[in-house]
Amino acid sequence: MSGLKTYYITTPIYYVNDSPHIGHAYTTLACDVLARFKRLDGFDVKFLTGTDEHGQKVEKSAKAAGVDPQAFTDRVSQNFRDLARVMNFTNDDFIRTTEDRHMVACQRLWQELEARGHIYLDKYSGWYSVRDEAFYAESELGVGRNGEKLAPTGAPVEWVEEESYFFRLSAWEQPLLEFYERNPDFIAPQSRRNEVISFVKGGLQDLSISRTTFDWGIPVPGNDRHIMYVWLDALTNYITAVGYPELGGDYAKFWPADLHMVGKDILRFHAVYWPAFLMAAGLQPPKRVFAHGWWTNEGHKISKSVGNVIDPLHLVERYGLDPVRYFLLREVPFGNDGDFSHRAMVGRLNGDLANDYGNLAQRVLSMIAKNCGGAVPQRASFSEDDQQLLDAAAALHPKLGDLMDRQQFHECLEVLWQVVRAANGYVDRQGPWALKKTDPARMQTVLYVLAETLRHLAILTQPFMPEASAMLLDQLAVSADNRDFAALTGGAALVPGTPLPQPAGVFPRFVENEEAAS
RNA sequence: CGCGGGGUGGAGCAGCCCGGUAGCUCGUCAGGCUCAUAACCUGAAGGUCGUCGGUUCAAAUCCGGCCCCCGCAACCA
Repeated sequence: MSGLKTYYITTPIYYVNDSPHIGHAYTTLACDVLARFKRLDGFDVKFLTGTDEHGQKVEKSAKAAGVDPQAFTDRVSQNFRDLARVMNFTNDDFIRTTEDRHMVACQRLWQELEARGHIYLDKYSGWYSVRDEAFYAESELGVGRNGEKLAPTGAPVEWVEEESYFFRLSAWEQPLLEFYERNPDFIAPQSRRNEVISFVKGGLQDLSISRTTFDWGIPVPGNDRHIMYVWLDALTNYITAVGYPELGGDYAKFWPADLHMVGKDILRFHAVYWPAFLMAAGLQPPKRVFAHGWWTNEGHKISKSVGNVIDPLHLVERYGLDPVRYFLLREVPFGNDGDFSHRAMVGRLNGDLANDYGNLAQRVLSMIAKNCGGAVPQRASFSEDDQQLLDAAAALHPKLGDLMDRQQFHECLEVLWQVVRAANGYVDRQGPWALKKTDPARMQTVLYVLAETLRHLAILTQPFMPEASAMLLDQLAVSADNRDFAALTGGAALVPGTPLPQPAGVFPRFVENEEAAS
């Protein structure tokens, strides 16, 4: 359908040399929630994730594993697809940088940059760390035990002199600053934006964008002794996936991307290099880049060498998928760093999900099952108290839409829970168990108001907790075509007398002993 | 003096731009309810808002000094 609102959102492509960890799951989860929200809100959504498969480290790992790089990446790329399946991510595409479509896009972008005079050939020399895949300035280096030079990361470095193509990044300092100025929402959160601007103001040097010391990459057009710099290769994935170099079709429909979601560590590539590459090639920069924070594990910095990396698959196994999805986006203001702890996780699961939301559903649905003949209750006219709760539920959608556009997931959940708490308070005030004896018709109306409030909550929690929300909607006998946000305002309210299935708990409490015993 | 963010009841945060009863979630304590997943609801205790000084009738809020924590300074969600 033409004229439909579109929404294009991307995760970074993940470096296949890593195993999926909580950071990957977190980034993609945030995108998944946004993608689901936008779909329910009537947008035509493209949600992209994938894997970054080139580079010297991959080449070395493959060699160590005794397989060729393509076979190696075929294998490890699958880990990220598995993660997406387990986490219930709804990406519409999964791009791999070793695909033909991507090579075509990268080479074409290169040619475009070259034709427009933004690329030149020169020599690069400096201290290079293979492990870090980075050059370091002399001043950055430390000295190791045997007097050898070491990168700030502790990695060994070697003096390298190689022919290299350069991108005239220095020419983009002013255009970038003007771009940031004209698009104040381009980089979020604000503090990150300030960092980027101050970095660019500090001056930009031309960027080495090719390598000759290894082969596992995309050949530079017209000079296949060179392969492209991994970041030029990687960033291009965002336009490959919408069909570049073809400028019609999906490209016309989805580009520029609405949002690149990234970790704070790779903000610079997305907020400086990427828009510079695109502007140089005569293409539009993306609309927004959001840099989220990092997780610690029980208060400690996560690192592979310490061995406290969090495997999202284990979390899901231990706490359940939807509780993990909920926790990651509720516990920490999105953009800030946060801490993952068992205690906090269980607190959210039992407090917010089981006690507040799950128990609200359970008490309402079981009263309906027992006292309303297992059907949606009859409703009479609404009191002021009834109307207030219904109004609060109806006000959620516009509020959430605004918060979602600013990626304020934790606020979204807080706002939803305000209604959950209001509904629990309403139950106590109205006391339907007492009305059962004194005024059964009024009891029905009260339970109807609650069921209708639950319907709103369940529809709106779908992006965050798709499975649990679906269970709730099933229990309210909401049909599949009445679960998008249009059903919140239209004539899709629950119809009294509609038969309901037997209720069942949606969020079981997490019991410590049970786990220890099993 | 490289740039930036922050220090608010036991924990985590909001409020600060646009001075005027210090708010929320968790935890603690007391009460209520008994429909519900030992859940829910109500109330209370607990803070000289990092520190010193200034402006003002009035400062968490504006200004200045100092102390401490964290990010950025071309590797990593």
